[in-house]
Amino acid sequence: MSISPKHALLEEYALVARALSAPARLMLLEQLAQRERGVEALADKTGLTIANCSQHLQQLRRAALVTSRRDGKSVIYRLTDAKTLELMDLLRIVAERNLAQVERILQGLSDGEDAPEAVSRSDLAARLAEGSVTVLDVRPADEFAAGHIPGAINLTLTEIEGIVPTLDSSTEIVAYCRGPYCVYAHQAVAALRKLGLNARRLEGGLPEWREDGRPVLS
Amino acid sequence: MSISPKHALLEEYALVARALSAPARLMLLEQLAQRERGVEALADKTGLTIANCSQHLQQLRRAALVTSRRDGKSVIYRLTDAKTLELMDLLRIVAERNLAQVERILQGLSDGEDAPEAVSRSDLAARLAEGSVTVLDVRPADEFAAGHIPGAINLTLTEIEGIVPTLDSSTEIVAYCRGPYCVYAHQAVAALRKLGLNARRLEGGLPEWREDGRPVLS
DNA sequence: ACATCATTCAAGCGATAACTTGAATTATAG
DNA sequence: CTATAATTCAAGTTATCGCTTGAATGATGT
Repeated sequence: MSISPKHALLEEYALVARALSAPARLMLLEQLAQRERGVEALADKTGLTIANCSQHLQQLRRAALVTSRRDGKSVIYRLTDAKTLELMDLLRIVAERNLAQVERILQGLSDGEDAPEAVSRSDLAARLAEGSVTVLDVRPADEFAAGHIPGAINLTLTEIEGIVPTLDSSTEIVAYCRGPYCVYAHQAVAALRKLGLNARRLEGGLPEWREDGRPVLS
Repeated sequence: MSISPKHALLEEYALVARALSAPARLMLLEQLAQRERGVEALADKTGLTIANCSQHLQQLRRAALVTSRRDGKSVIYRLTDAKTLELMDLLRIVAERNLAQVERILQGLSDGEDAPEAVSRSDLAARLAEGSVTVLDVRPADEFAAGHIPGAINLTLTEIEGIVPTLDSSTEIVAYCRGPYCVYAHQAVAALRKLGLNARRLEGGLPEWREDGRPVLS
């Protein structure tokens, strides 16, 4: 028996929490929730230097939140399993349930106007089946190409204004992005509503949609 | 709109994770999962100095994992809601699913022998109803007095050997303690099995039992 | 076997966190 | 209103974390 088993156990639990306690690592996990990637691609996407990115990834691996394998010259990282995603989600839920600060930040995105309720994934699936909705994918083109909700239109935030006149203003728009950590969809909905369109946000993002076992086109 | 809403949001999520990233604060949360308490009682139970304890509690409050109220001269802290408990549980599940380290620590407790599966709460409830089980509460007497599973016997680890001869060796023993962070039940089961008794551990602890809406006697 | 290139290691710096000690608050109780 | 007692704040020390820079590793593929 070790000197203090109780303390050693707590230390292990704390290690997992500490791995989630840096914004840079949450960004990396958000990227990895989209799809597995190599170190350089992750560094690119997050704006971290390669060495720094590698160190963060090793901390995530030490906490067993991600795993790695070699593919040719690159080391590919990915989330260990769905539990990692669950943990990220619960972290977000607790933060949003509890912190007035978070609400103020999200409020700021929509310029003080209250954001409407998010659309649930089952609702969106039903309305997709009857064709009564336009789906907007507000992610970079490469992530869209790697997989998206069938029928979705891929637009960056800056392209939105240009496309608005071509949209049927009576059909509701549902926007989604990378997931709950991502603010693109929030911003898109705010922009569309300011232009007088009926827009709402999908609950979660593509990783959650995929995790539900719903169809993904690539 | 703030300078970088995305980064600000991630910072908030990271704050919650950081609050869970120190063993001392996990100890405090484990105590608070038992029942609400004042600063001095918590400092006593965890072995922290009062000032240090107060500072940790304020970090937990900043992350909105706990709330406080004044009662007479004392400030009483308690978990904000069940989500806090859920988050602690998921943290533990991920750590135990993933970290070989954790298994080795728990293995060490039972001196290399594989620990048997934990008993689920619904199983224990059913077997309590038919009286085919002895329930052991391995927590300090004051926590036992504040609430326990009906019919449970309260014993400290050191008292276990003395009581063994009085037990019916054909009836299975189920031991529980504060919860998944707590190793008392693990140690009790290991000790009992070494003495040749048929003992297993309850899944989770009293907080989880109570959260299930099952009867608690005090 | 060797050259290549992505990744990882190592050292250094500035910033932040944990813990201790001692003083300042703050709400109650007399 | 003042005294009291619990809690919180503040300052100082040590340790750890995040990031940068530059060198080392190690598997691949020629």
